[in-house]
Amino acid sequence: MAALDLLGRRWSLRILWELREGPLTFRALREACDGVSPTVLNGRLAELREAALLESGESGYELTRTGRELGRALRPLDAWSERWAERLERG
Amino acid sequence: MAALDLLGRRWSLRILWELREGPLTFRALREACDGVSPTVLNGRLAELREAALLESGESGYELTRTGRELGRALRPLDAWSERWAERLERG
DNA sequence: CTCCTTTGCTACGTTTTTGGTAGCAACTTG
DNA sequence: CAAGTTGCTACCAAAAACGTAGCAAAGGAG
Repeated sequence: MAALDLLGRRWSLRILWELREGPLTFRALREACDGVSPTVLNGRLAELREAALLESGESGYELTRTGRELGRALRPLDAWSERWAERLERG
Repeated sequence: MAALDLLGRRWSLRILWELREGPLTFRALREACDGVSPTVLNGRLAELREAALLESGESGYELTRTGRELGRALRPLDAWSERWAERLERG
């Protein structure tokens, strides 16, 4: 339930999503997220860091093992969303 | 990506979650979601209805087929969150 | 060293979203 | 009829997000 609360905040899911393929710097991550305001980005990063989902490493922010596991748990969502998009387009 | 935007709004995931076991009335759904304000709940319901994830039926709000599919896609997240909670507790 | 760039990040004022309470109109029940 | 329940809107206060500017630190180039 706490997970739903954490992930149900704006940009949380998106940030994790953007980091799925590897580390990104603060600024790169910002651009990837449609230019979120640094205030919010920093806030989310703090929360996600506290939740041990990501950490600040050598080459920017990157997912922890737990974070990558979450990414894997989110894969079905990816597949679902594609089917969903198709249906919406057709009406 | 639109999916992340829709689901990354406050209460969206929670609402879908609460409906996973069957229909709930507006007021019951409100209580289930820690007493969200009706303003927000109604807004989310409108969005989710437009996204064809739920609909207002005989015995309250209930998931559509697509909504239930999303619920299934979210199952791994459930399993993950339990492991995650355990780890956080242990430090 | 100085100059320039890039980094992570904070300040701050505006806009948007959410929260909370009250309550209405429609419907059922007795 | 009165009394209860339903979905939902109005209203205002609080919180969150946005957007822009800019700072301090770190690195490289000349």
